[in-house]
Amino acid sequence: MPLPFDPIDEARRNWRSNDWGAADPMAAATSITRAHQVLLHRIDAALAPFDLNFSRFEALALLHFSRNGSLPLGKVGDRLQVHPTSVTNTIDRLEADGLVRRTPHPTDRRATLAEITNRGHTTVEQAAGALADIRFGLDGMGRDDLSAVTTALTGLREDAGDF
Amino acid sequence: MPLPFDPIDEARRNWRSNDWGAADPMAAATSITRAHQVLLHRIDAALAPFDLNFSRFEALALLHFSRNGSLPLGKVGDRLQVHPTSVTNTIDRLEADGLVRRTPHPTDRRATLAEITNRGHTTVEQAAGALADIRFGLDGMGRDDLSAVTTALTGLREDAGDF
DNA sequence: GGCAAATAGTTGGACATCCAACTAACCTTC
DNA sequence: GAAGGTTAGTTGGATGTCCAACTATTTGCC
Repeated sequence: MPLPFDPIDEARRNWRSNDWGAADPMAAATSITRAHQVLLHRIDAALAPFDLNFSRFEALALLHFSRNGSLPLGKVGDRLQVHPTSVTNTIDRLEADGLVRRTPHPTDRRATLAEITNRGHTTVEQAAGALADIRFGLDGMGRDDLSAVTTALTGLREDAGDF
Repeated sequence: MPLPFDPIDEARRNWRSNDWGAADPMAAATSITRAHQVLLHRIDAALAPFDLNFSRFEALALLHFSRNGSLPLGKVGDRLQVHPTSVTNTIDRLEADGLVRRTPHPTDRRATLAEITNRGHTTVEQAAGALADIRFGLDGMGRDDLSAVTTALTGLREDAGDF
């Protein structure tokens, strides 16, 4: 099943020999894409028993750590960097499962708060344990690799305007 | 618009102070997820003028570099690590745009070859140039960051059984 | 030779994401 | 205090991915 060669190395050789340019960026971008694919698959599998996916887990963890256990939907989108429509969808699912509750904003009647329920708190704790158990799907990488990746990607996130 | 702090650093602090465990893997996985999101957006934007997305570009490049300019659909899926149904969809779009042509496999009547057309060759060359122009969306990362990421992620890809 | 098991590809359905457009509420300005 | 612009959230439509099930062919085995 595994290929007898590293497909990204092979692609880089092809780009170089055809003078397509940016062979190293191509290799890095492709590596990130593939890594994301692997991680998402492993993480979603670990979260499936809780009826969560990574997006819903992230939203739930954000509310869990928030001061009042609630945030306006817009703030959730800002922090998770997802589209307002995705927030609606995510909170819909969490609410249907009883992990979150929609509440009117006390002063701004346009806004809606997502408030984590008791079941939400216990579920997110268990789910976090499941993710810790699989090291967030990062098997195959050592401690030094982890920090190298996180550090090297910080510039990209900053360039994208995250913070 | 940008947050006044690094959201991933913040999340790591929360994980640590709540003893959730695996805070560093969490930070790495979240960084990869966010980086992928940024890259995909930038790359797709650069490819939009050619009516390509990253998946279709990858498939086209694979055929471009292949020995005969054609491969069975299954091989395409193996190399790009995508589901057979996604291959069908991807080749459908490429074929509709005249960049690829379906051809019967010469010896195995179950199989179908995807064969790149002349227009496919010229389009993929132009698209590759557009991606090189934006350094595959990796602005914000230096040369050393690129190689650090690619190297650090190799173990993960190997662990996932890629090669 | 012939039948079971494996393989190649497609279809239909579920799900997640984004965009455009919309409603409702707020805020600014005169 | 009313008009115009902005902001919060939802809906409907398009896209892309995966899974389950299906057809057609090939391969393995007796």
